[in-house]
Amino acid sequence: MSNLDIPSFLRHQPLFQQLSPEQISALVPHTHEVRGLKGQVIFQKGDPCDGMFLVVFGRVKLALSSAQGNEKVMEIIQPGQSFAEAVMFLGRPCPVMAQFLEDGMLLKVEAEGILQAIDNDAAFARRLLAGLSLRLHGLVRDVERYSIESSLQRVIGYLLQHLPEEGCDLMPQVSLPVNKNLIASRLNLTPETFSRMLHQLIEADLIMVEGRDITLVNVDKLKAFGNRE
Amino acid sequence: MSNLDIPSFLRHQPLFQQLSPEQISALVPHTHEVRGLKGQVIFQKGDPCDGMFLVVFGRVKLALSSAQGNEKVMEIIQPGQSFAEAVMFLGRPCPVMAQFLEDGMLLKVEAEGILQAIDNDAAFARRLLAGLSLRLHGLVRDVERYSIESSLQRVIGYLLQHLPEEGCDLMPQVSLPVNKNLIASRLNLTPETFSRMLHQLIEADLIMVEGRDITLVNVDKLKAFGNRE
DNA sequence: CGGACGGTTGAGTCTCGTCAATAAGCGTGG
DNA sequence: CCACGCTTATTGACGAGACTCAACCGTCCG
Repeated sequence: MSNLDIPSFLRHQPLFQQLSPEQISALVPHTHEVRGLKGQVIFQKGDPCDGMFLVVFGRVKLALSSAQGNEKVMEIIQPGQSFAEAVMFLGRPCPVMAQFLEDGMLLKVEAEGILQAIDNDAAFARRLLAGLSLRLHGLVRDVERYSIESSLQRVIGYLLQHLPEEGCDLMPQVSLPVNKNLIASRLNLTPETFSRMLHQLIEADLIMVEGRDITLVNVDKLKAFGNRE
Repeated sequence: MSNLDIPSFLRHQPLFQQLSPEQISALVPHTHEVRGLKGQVIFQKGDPCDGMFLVVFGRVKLALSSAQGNEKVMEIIQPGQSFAEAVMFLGRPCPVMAQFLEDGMLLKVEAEGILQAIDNDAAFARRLLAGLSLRLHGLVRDVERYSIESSLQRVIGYLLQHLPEEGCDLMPQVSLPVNKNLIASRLNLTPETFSRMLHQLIEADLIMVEGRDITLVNVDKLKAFGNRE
């Protein structure tokens, strides 16, 4: 199990990459590795949380769970992304739980280090603000989805949002990053409904599905399909 | 129509109150009044937006609208609160629309002024970050409500969240800040469903309703009611 | 008075979740 | 190699929760 070069990892994060070497060094004492196995819980809903996390490798899910025990995935965090910044600033209990989806490793940067970096570098503060703003927009989008879109529209929306870069590709393909149960939960659907919606799109000749690979046969028709069906 | 003393208003906002007089003065040239009548739209979903807004008086709603034309209230902004900070940092189109609920007045602070204040005062940046974090938590809470709570639970949750300060009051009263249609939309319910849920709580002797004033007869039972019914 | 608005109530409908059965994929171990 | 258990995915039958549509009522206001 190799040790990570923390300064060089931090330097390559979008959030930190414009900090001076001294500022990075100042961050290091507030940073430590967190390793975990698949399924391991990083923090529970309600836990206090005094730092933010950067994913080095492995994926992490953020989820809510209801009193009835069922669970809803809020976000799937990929390597290179971060989470829990907002909790850190408030010193409040976490509103969600975080769990490793596979064996992985995180860096935890304690609030003190971040606050210090804010004081030393206004540009850092701006990036942090931009990052939070982006997350906020994502949540607004989620609220929009859950409140005014049908399940079919949510599935279509997901597919369109996860198109590969070159938008003008003729028959673009989307690969689900995790299993369908998780995607369904992320879209606030049961696995059954998700399966049925995909099937509906298949029957309309709009997509083709092979395991986790979904080919969009006709992007324009797909965009239009949700609106009147 | 009296003119507002902008510096003194800014100084009394939580966000700005710890800025020095010089910093406040620096903000003033980037600030201007926005007055509007009831129903007037401040910005539409999709509009560019290069500043944040402070509500001086009058209330404002933030809402989404679907392709089918129906509209969903995301937030009701009271005097003293602010909105659109997050859009400002991203320079993206607004994800929601904003509209006066009654005749009112806002202050718009342009992005440039805010960015400048961030550069001059790290504590300001921190407050801004805390403000955004708070909003983020609110949205997480909303997602939770919309995705795993039933309509009855959402109504109960709303009532409990809007209790007056003294928590130990025997029969606390909640006054709806706006009409029931808007509250229903905020809770992602139709007015009909909202009415029915209230009625259900009345029949269970948990609340009493008189117009917009709702008396919580038994807070503890109310908390428990959503879970098994 | 007439109309607009806000709110309530009833009847019918539909979307989506629940429950159950089945199948396919996969690693393990005999 | 196959049997097995486990997870993942699909499909069908059914039911419940919430929306839609419509009628109705009270109040406010011109």
